[in-house]
Amino acid sequence: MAEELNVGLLMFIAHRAMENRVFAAVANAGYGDVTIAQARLMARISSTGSRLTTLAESAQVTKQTAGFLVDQLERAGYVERVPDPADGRARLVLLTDKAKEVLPLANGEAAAVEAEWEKHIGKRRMAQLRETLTMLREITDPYL
Amino acid sequence: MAEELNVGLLMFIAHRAMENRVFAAVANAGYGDVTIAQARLMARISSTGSRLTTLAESAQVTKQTAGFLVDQLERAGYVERVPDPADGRARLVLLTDKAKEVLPLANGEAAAVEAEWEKHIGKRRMAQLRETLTMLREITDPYL
DNA sequence: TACTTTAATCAGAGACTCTGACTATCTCAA
DNA sequence: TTGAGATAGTCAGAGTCTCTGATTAAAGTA
Repeated sequence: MAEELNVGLLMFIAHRAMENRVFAAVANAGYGDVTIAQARLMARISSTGSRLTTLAESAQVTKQTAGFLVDQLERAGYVERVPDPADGRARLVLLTDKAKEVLPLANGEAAAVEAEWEKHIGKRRMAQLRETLTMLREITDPYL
Repeated sequence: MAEELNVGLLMFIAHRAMENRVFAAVANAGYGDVTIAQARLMARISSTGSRLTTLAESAQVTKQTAGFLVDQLERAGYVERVPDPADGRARLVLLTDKAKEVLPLANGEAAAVEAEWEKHIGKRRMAQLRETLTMLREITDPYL
């Protein structure tokens, strides 16, 4: 069944496999209360704290959605909100120690998956893939 | 901000951009009643008809979810269900003429996006990208 | 100071997905 | 041929994610 899927779809397949693996590893390590949507947002929180609006923009969701997800992350102990000293309207979302345990774990699994991929396609192709995807990001990432 | 995102995340960014473009083109052409989830499923329906279970498996959702989406596609006139002559339990989901108008349109926009990408990264990199992603599919697509 | 913009929240609704339970039909082995 | 188990699909209920619209509070600006 060697159909000619478009490149976007092929990316979807690989990305989903990666996400499932990382999600499973995180859940398996005892952090089973984080959902994929929450994790996607959490991954974008800066180590020095992020505003909700920034988070929403970079994750490409509305600020209401971002607020909803941060509420849950806060309740689960992964983030906390503090007043933004630079702006009385804003609050900074900060990662807690608990989050700082999970994130390396998730990154580690992602690296492991990448290593498996590299084993399958070879070092050269993997390097080209990363280079090409980074170039594509320049024209496909509305945030950066 | 040249962070080192993992390859899975980079794919997510590009894929989402592609999906948004295709979705917008379809909506713009007057087919604004199809959602992304419905479209993802519809794209997997074989021209000779597909069973719900097959569809669910290939889209990686439960058969209940697939059934829910097919219900909506049926109500909107994009698919119809007929008895499967080969199995009394099963029904075949068939694309209607309306669906056969939309799908080329969606594929056309996807091709247009790919052409833009190729213009940005070059013909050689585009060919390599497709080749590499196809190889990755071998180990990341649980369906095929 | 008055007007406009921005950050965040509240309220309500719709869409997507899942688990569990069930019926009808098919397959296969005794 | 018949009975047990597997498979295709549906119904019911719940949780999660996402959106639009309206509101409040604080900044920025003329």
